[in-house]
Amino acid sequence: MASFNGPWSSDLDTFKKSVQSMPDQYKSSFANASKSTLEKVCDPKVLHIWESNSDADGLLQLTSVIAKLCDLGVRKHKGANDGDGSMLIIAEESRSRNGFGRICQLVEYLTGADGKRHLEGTAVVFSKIVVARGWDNSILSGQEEALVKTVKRVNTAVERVLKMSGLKKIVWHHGAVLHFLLQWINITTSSLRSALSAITITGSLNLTECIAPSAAGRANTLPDLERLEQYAKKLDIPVVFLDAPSQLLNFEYLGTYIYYYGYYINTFLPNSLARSHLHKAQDELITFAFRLRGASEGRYGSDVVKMVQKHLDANKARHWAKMCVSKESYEKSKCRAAGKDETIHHAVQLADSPFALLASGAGVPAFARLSVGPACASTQDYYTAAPVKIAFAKVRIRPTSPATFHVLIPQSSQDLERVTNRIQGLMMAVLERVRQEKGNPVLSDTEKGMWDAVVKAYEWAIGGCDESNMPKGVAKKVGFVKGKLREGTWGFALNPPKNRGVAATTNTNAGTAMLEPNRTYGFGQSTQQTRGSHSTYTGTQQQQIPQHGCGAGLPQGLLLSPVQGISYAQQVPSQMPTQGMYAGGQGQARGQQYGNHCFGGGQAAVIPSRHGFGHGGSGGGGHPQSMGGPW
DNA sequence: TCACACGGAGCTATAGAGGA
DNA sequence: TCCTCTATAGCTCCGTGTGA
Repeated sequence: MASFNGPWSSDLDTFKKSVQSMPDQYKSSFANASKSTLEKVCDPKVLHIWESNSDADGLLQLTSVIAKLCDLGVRKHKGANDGDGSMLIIAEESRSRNGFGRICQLVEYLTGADGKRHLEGTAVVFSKIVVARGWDNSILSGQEEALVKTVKRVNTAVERVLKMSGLKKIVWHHGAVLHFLLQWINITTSSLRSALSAITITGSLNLTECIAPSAAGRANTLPDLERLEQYAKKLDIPVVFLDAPSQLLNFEYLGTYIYYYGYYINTFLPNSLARSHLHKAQDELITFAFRLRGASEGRYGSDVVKMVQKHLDANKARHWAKMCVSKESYEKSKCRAAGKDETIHHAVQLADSPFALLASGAGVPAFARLSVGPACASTQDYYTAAPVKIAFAKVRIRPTSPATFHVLIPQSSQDLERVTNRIQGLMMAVLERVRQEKGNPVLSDTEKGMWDAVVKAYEWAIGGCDESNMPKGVAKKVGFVKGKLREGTWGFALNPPKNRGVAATTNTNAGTAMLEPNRTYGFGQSTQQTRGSHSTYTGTQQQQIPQHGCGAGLPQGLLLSPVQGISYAQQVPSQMPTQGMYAGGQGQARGQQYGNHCFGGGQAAVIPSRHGFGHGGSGGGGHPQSMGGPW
């Protein structure tokens, strides 16, 4: 294989251009390096270890892997099956959330297997999927004893899963903070260390505008990165950096990638998990509304808290109202900032689908992992694992071979629209798998009661805002949030108009369907940001929530498996969009190879406009994420 | 023999239900 | 609306069993 060193680049676009203009004699080396690395990080015949922070994007990515490993939707028994694949999930410890418990709940929900506690309760085995307590990535020094204990625990878990599965090699998918991985490589056993065949690092870099760490990756020091390179060189294994913006996964909201996110999140996740995201979103929405009210009246701090306490039903809100009843939330600067476009845009998203990520403003980093792992058979069709040398101190990158580091970038045939469509198609395929076993969401009166309280308090707060005291245009924009509360995905799912549809709350009957909620994502016709498949909601394209998925609108009595459903969609493409489903053969996306079946991925989609949100909504790609400083 | 894993017991915090 | 009670989850401790 010919070795080469390309020119240095200071951003990803320049890097891509230098790759495209690479001399012919080096192209095969470059392609071979990429192919070999992608084969390793997607190898289904090795044990994949996933470090996860248990946020919603991470849980959904894990769901996509579990769906493949356990053949959800088409397996014989809803529970442990002999043919299930193995994997190990290392739950990042955190003071603010019970990540271990959250991941255990997800795996139990999806697999249907009874969890058996081991290692003094720090590891739980669900058939062949094991969840182990990991390390708190906010602790980067000290606590040596606890660190060694965690490494030993992970060693034991890995050894047992390898023994149970008969697998020999490991691919370690790590998060943004390298500390624990480096410690593990350093002090684990030599047999486990030599079992490593590849490493991926997710969300550590943000290469789009300059070669810089992401917000989360700033915890890594230059020596950390150099150590990682040294270790990988010694072990002769590739390290692949995965980050969402580099893969053109630029949108901050899961609603961009998951059709009817506010509805189907309740199928993807058990109620106990979805709740925490719902609570956070409701808390943020109320805070937003009362900040505006406070700014409008020139009242701040505990004055505003009193207003919240008076107008938000305490019985419905006592379990989630935290930020909105804290006087620190209503400092003058914070209240005035509520009128900014990006803040209102965030509120629009929450009002439509009130299931906030636990880490705000970080985008969906875990979705960068959707292109690696055992569920990804077609990664090589869309991505390149570019072999690179990264000069972290000089913030430069260049193509090189042989290389230890790689960055996963879309091939030149891919653009924002195609990538977005493909992820939508993939998530729709995963949803179908889960939905086959779990059915449609069953929403209770508790959710409805909480939402009614949110809507009532919001409407009181906004209704009393004096427009003359607000910046020009803010009142109109805020009106879109109000519209979403009642007519967005969530409001619609809880309270469908009685004369147009059937409530989703209790309905599991496959013979009924709801109409399309208001799906405008912006401030109006000229500034819409769209999500999913529809660029605008004109009121003329009445669509139905795919409450019954592929079966909705199909001949009565015809129950489809996911595969059959997609086949049907491909045969009758003109019908599927009206059912709110993605249609094979339509739109830009090619079928996503998933679970041994080629799903017709992608919708007849108009993707969210990068510039569709005034001077840029944070979720619309118009707000570039902070690039951070150089190392 | 020793280290480690397992499983049960008990404590604490929290959520939810029900009654005053 | 507030208070109390109950159930549950999470966690730690400790006795017992097992394998190197």
